This record gives sequence, C-alpha cells and structure tokens, in this order.
Amino acid sequence: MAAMDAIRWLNAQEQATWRSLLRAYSRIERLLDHDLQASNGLSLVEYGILVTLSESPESRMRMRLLADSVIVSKSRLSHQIARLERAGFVRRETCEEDRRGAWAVLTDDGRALLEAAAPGHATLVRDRVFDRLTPEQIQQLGAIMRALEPDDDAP
Amino acid sequence: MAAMDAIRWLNAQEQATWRSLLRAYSRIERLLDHDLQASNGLSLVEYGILVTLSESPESRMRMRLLADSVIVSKSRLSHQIARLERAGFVRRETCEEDRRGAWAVLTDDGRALLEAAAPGHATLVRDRVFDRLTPEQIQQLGAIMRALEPDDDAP
DNA sequence: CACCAACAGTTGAAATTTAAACTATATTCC
DNA sequence: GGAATATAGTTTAAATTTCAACTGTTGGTG
Repeated sequence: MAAMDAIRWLNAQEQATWRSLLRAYSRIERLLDHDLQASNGLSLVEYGILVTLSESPESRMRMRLLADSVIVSKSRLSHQIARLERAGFVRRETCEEDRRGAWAVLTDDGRALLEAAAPGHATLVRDRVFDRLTPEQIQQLGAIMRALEPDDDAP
Repeated sequence: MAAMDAIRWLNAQEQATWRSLLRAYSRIERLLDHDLQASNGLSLVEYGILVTLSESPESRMRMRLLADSVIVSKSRLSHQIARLERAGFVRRETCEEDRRGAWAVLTDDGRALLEAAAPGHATLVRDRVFDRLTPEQIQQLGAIMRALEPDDDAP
C-alpha cells in the first residue's frame, strides 16, 4: 500500500544544497540569456540549437533529435526554428528517407552568427562557473552531472 | 587593449561538464515542472513562491524581495502573483511603512496547496537527484553551488 | 493487402513571459 | 524646503511558450 509509505523528505543539508542549486543555476542561466540577447539577439536555447547543428554532420539534424538534444518540446522547437529560419540562420529541408521528417540545416549566416557569439559566451561561462571552482571541483561537478543525466523514463 | 587578449575557451573537460550540467538541469527542471503542473496546477516558480512565503515571518514578503528570492523579474512576479491571487492562494496587502510597496501574503488555501504538493515534489527531487549521489557527492555539490551563487554585479 | 497504432512535424489559440513605459512614493542633496 | 533622482510595483503590448488538435507518413499485424 504505497500511500502509507513514509515520505522521505530532504534533510537539512540536502535541502540547502537543492536550493543553492536552483538559485545558482537560475542566476547563471538568466545572465547568459541576457548577455546573448544583448550582444547577438539570441536566446540561450537558440544558441544551443546553433551549436548543436554546427557540430552535426553536414550541419544538419532531424527536428526530433534536435529537440531532444536541446531539451525542448517539439512544438517549441518548431516555432524556434521558424524564427531562426525567418532570420536566415537556419533553413529547413525535406527528408527523403522519411517523408514525414524535416532537416534543420545551419546556414552560412547562422555559422557566422555562432562564431560571433561564441567568444563572449565562453568568456562568461568561464567567468561565472569554471574560474570559481578548483580543478577537483570541476572534476566532481562533471561526475555529479553525469550521474544525474540519465532520465530512465523521460516524460 | 582588451580586444587583443586571447579568448580563454573551455577545455574539453570543462565543455563536457558544462553541457552535462545544462542537460541534466533542464531535464530535471522540466520534469519537476510537469509533475507539479499535473498534480497541483503549479509551475515550479509558483511552487517556489509559495515555499518562500510559507517560510517568511507572518507568511508575507515584499514583492521586490520575493522577486529576488525566486530569481524572477519584478514584472513576471507581478503577473504571477496576480494569477495566484485570482486563484485564492495569495493575497496582496498594501504596505504601511512604505506606501509604494505591497506585501504578498500566503492564504490558508495557499498553505494547504503547498502542503498537498510538497510530499510528491520532495519525493521526485530525492528520486532524481539525491538518491543518485553518494553522501560525498552531495556535500561536494553543496560546496560547488555555494561557490557559484554570489553574483557580484547582478543584472 | 488493409487496417491501425505510433511517429514526425506543424499549426493556431490560449497562457505565460518579457520589455518598456508608467504611477506613485521615497530619498538625496543643494 | 524643494527639485532631481531612485525605488516599488503595475500595466500594456509584443514575443515566446504551451497545449491540444491536426496532417501526413511509417511500421507492424492479422
């Protein structure tokens, strides 16, 4: 009878850690987002889309896989790509193998934008994250995040 | 001449760690948000608002401080509180000491909602985060996040 | 083969979020 | 004291995001 099981609350340390994580991440995300917006008119998610495409074979990726890679609903991705397409940074191509599908393809303008945005972004990430941690902490953070990544039954 | 300084890119380990953090956090946030939405009709931010108010003296907090606590723009908080007020979970009171100000106050219904939502939420956080880490890792994560929290010049 | 459930992606409307302008009160400082 | 400036919060409109419904495939399965 599951309903009778005692709830395993977070203890004080866990609670403090959890809240610290929420706050730290929210602040950093907001800062990165505002910075990209101000300097290149991109949101953090759009930046992620461009990076992902740029590292993909032929600078292209199927919508579904792209959505999963940047952790975004397929509807949101569809709108997002529409915007990037209007701006000329991405184009869509129909997929011959699977005629339901579509490729999102990074354009030259998109790659140029990414290259313009990357240095400032990298500097900020370094500034706000890695320069504040010791080498051991960086290694620990990596191990911790890898442990949290697998999402058995994704929603 | 700052423009001539070499860009300090992330090295491979840092890059992998950073991406892992983005992915892990995004997934967890989305999961928590969907879960709260489905079970109690709350977003993660709204849940945070209720928690923060519930722990505040007299279950009340000034808008500005509340916005800073949950890391949200004051405009967004204003809308958010409007929604929670319409739903009866929060009410506004005018502030006598500073007549520009307003208190957001948790109502009894709001507290009841929070108490209904908390067990499931805590269980999910435990499930997705703390049960996947060793005690050392939990301690490390806390230290790391505390190191990242201070945002010298907040935007 | 023909049906039928699952999948890929888009769309339109509703809800939320952002950005900027605005109201009102406090504070500073000459 | 009073003008200038800063702060608290709201509001409006535009942009983004969500949600559910929808269009076409594709992949089994009897």
